[in-house]
Amino acid sequence: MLKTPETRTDSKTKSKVREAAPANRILVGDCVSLMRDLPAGSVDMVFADPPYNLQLSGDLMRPNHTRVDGVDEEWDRFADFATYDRFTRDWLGAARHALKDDGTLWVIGSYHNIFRVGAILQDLGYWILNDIIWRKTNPMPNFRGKRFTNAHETMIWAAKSQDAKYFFAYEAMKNLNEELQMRSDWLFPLCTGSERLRDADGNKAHPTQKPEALLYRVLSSSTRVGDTVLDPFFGTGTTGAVAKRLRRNWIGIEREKTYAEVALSRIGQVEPAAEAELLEPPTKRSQPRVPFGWLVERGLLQPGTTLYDTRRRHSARIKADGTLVGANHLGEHNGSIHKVGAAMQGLPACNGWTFWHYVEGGQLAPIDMLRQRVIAEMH
Amino acid sequence: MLKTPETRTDSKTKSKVREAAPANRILVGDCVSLMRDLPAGSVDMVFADPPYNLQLSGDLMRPNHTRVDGVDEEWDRFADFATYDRFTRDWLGAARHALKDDGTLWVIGSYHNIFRVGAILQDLGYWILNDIIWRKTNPMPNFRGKRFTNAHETMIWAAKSQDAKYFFAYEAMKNLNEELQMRSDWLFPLCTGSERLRDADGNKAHPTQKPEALLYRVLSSSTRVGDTVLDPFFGTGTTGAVAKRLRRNWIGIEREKTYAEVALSRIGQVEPAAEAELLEPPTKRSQPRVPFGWLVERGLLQPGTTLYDTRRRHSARIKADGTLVGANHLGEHNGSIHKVGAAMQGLPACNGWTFWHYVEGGQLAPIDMLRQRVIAEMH
DNA sequence: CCCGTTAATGAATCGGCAG
DNA sequence: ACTGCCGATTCATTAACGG
Repeated sequence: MLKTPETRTDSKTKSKVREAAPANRILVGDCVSLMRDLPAGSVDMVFADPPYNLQLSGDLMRPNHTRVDGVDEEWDRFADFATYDRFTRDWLGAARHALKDDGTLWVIGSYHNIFRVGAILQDLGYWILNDIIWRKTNPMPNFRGKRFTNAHETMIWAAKSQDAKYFFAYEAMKNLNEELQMRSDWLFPLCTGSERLRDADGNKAHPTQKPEALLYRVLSSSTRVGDTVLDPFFGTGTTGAVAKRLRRNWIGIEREKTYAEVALSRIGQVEPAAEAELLEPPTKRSQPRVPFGWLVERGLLQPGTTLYDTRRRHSARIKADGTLVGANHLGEHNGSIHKVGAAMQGLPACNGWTFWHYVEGGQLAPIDMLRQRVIAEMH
Repeated sequence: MLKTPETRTDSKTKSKVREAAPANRILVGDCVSLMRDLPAGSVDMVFADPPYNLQLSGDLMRPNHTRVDGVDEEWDRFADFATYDRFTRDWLGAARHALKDDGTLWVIGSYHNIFRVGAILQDLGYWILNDIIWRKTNPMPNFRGKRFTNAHETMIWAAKSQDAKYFFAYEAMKNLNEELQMRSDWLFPLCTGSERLRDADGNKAHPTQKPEALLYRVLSSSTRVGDTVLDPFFGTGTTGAVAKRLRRNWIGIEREKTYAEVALSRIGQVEPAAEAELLEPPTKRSQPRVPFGWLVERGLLQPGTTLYDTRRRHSARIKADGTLVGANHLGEHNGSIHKVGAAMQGLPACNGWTFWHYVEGGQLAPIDMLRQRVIAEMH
């Protein structure tokens, strides 16, 4: 086991008492057995960049590299895919063991292997959340002019099961995209230039090093500060480097000791980003719940005050218990800000916080402004 | 069997003497048995848009409480993955029978089904040439904010075997793309507006009608004038309409008679293009949009870095999600580079790209310089 | 007829918590 | 496990409407 300088074994303080995974380490060896040795349900996310179909790289071809003719060919082909499928089932199963029930899995691949990976992970019970396209700004051209330029790779993002409560940093993703929802197609350049790790002779340290920007978006979309990320095909440690930068814990598994050594030295040079609060913008959903009645209790709104919608088409009065009463052609409506807002509009539901407004200096202001004031006082 | 006005049974003049498929017809019925009944090796290309097996459960409501009109047809319901896989193996096998040895297969799908389709077609001996991403300019948003906006669909383009001599219109594709090799990611809008077929009540004639532009590129990339294209899930006949326009022969198979009737009438109105017009003029590329967050992801700016205006009267710090945080006498401001720039100056609006500067070698440089660098990478 | 505003809609696997 | 309620959530485009 290789250790980083800043080795930590922070016992995570989550609700369930579980054994923590050994964080910020590289484990050298076979990822299937090493993942099975990790405590069950101990990591928040798995990012995997598995080898492509070995049939293509020749590893699964016959030793003499001959191709079989005729009837035998189909069997041979089946055998190759079957071997790759078995390998895929094994590591996806082991990852499932290490992954928390509410954790998520990312896998990246190309058309050579991604269809097999996707089908198998569905068979194992993973629930696909998105497939994400990494569009390359600078792909390798198709030199022979026989196909379209293969200008993308595919990632699958999946939860452990259909009803898992996975984490998605919706607001952070939206902020990264200038207030528009982040889409399933991402544009990044290949890993080249100074980011690309090379040995003393100038040769690539690893043939398929991924760009850090890609991992930056993956990790910030689906993990929180302090979470643990497991990468079973660690290579030269892009996942670990970005995890450290974003103040996530990481576990890398790598079979080749040479890669692991490069990765360890690389990660040692990474500086974690500025203060944690810069990394974790408060999401609306994680804010404390403030019932409307609290505003009345605190005197921010008086019983008897009239509330309006933005166009003053609807109005309702505040009762002392924090409910509203309003009337339209359908009759009188009593209840929560949400229920009355919905009833007045004839809709099945309504967010009363943004629908109802109070009058301040002749202007209408949403009652949500008052809630924000209360939330600010709670810190 | 439904017949078009211009019914033809041109005996194809290819090298091998083979029975020709009955072209420019819609066959109503089960595609598996009908494809098996076609002469073996009689079609040049298969384009298939099979059911996606969406597995939708309850209703999805938009934020304004209207209901999303999703796919709820009987033909998209399968008991489980095994049933869907059996169905997929059956139709892919039958298509293989009808397809010429040097013909190619196209299948379109989403993450719900495309991994299973891809794995099965590999198992059957098809050889994947490309996976093609249809990027949608106007996808439906993710209304609940729980995932990335699903903004693309995937097509697989495959030859019948590894050593097949398939056809690829390399030059035509390059011409369509301003003299650059055509890439594997294609950008098209959804089929809406006047192109979308509707019944007398204004309802969609088919829930999943594909845009003609998509088929235009598919057909011109991998068929020649006079070739025969088979679509086993014909629906309302987009494949037939574009094939006729491009002077290709077509065979449609459709189970629902209603769809077939709509398709036949639609195709009857199509005028074949003049020989000279068979290639569309290059489409103009629009200037790419680069959100500020991309600079942070790509490491051009670090979280925690301070930005200034030209005179250093204002400053703000970068957060990991690409927003800024700054403070003045009015309080703290959070948000996009534009929003915070405006708030710091007390102005209604501000172009953050030119307002904010970063420090490089003691000098201030506008962040727009970094954006230009990213745009340059995108061509 | 033009312009500004409002409404409609697209292959969608789209809660969470208290009680 | 089930029920009920709180309350969070949308982009690009076209068509319809209103003045």
